[in-house]
Amino acid sequence: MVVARRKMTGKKAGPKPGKERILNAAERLFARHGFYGISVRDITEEAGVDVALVSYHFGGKRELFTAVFQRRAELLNPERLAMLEEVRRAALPGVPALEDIVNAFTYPLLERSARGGPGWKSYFALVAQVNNSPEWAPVLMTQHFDPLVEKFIAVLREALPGCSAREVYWGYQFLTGALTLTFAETGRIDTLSGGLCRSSDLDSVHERLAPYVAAGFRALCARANAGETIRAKPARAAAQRSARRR
Amino acid sequence: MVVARRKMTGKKAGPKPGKERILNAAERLFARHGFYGISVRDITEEAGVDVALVSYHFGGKRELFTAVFQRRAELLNPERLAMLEEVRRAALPGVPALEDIVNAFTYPLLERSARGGPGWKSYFALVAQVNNSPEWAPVLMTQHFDPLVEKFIAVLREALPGCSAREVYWGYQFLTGALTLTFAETGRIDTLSGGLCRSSDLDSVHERLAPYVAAGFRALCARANAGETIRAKPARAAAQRSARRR
DNA sequence: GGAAGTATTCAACGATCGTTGAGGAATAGT
DNA sequence: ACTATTCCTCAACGATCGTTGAATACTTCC
Repeated sequence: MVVARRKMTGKKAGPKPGKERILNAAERLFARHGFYGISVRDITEEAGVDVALVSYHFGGKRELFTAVFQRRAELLNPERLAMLEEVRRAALPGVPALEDIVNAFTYPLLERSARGGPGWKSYFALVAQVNNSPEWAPVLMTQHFDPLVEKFIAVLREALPGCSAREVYWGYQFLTGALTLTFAETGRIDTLSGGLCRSSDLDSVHERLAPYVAAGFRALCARANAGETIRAKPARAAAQRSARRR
Repeated sequence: MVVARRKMTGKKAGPKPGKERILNAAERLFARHGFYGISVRDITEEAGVDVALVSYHFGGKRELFTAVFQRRAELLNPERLAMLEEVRRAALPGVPALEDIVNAFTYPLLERSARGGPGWKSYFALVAQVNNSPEWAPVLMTQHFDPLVEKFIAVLREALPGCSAREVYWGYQFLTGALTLTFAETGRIDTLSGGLCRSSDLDSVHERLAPYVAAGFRALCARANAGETIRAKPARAAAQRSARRR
């Protein structure tokens, strides 16, 4: 009997080795229900392998989770870095436009989530949940994405001369928030807009996110610089009135 | 012996009735570790009450979760709606500024998260996780916040005459993403900025979010209207340049 | 002060959790 | 052909999960 390398156990089987099948199943299920919302049996059943294989291949459930998270991060970050460098080089001897920097940050992600297959889509939904989790973000996001983010922020600062670092960091935080909610694809904007917008329409997001964020950055810098020259309003006033024209 | 209304069982006890103690404990723990990451025993131990009280008061763990979610939503939304109406009325016979609309949307939330006590802080961290969860957002967010959001979007459309509804919806999505990531307070911007910015500094967010988002809205409308009159390539150029790589 | 109703305790249920160890099957090296 | 190694199956462990029913304590009402 040389007919099949893998023994058929009645469950759905595939050509890939068990380790990768587990990673794919875990990716899909963790993205939907989170780390604690999925059992290792859920994963191994979907993957069509035995329960014990999770401990064998990864050491445990927690290690599987981090393996899922870093698998595609390692593929992603070199490309994003290369795109940043290219944008930077193309603008020499000047500095790149804000839109192009933001685009280099978001495009490799949006493109893969849109057309990279269901695995990539699940992955970014997982990143969205991790990024908004006080439990996981400080470990996973910081570890796998912060080195890259620092490089992007450095270039953003070049493109925003005379703008304080604080404004750039806050502007980046707003960018990440908008981006990760997009990745979550909860379908909320679909019902809200009555079908006019679709969460899965990442091309629409790609067209709009860069101009939106770039304009936001410029507004932050303008506000900060204006408040620096004329120290009229202590910025507390805006909270209290909150009404009336600008 | 009339010394104490509540029988002391050795655990930490408080003056409040058990139902509210459970809600507060659940709020804090769910916000940190999510629905599945916390057991009812974790909650009742922190609350200092018996395990069975969760089923008795709420019917089950799931119902407790939704009760936690909607408790403060009911307090929040009337105030936000009132603030929206006030902004609208103060601008008559014109339309309110974008900054003021965004402020009415975010201020009641940011203010309570900053100075409303630890309960409110936990609550918004919970909302942040729910909003980015494909499992929970379609049920909880839609149910408790969408009626209010529709009213805000209607006013936003008034303040953006000549802007298509699609642009307003996408702009709102980016706003919500930035806002919810702020509520998560994962501390990521703290380490990223080397302590220059702090996740817990919601006053800084409050100063910056409205100008950022308002500028983003205007950029979206300008882009859409420009693309309508001259069907040129400006938004495509960035994507095309990106596609050349790989 | 007794009855009614609400709030809480206690012990325990079956189900599911993540992990483990012993062993079988396929593969590669020599 | 024998051995070593890798990959996987099977059965089972103790722990923890959410929930429940019966019994107890407290409050309220008459």
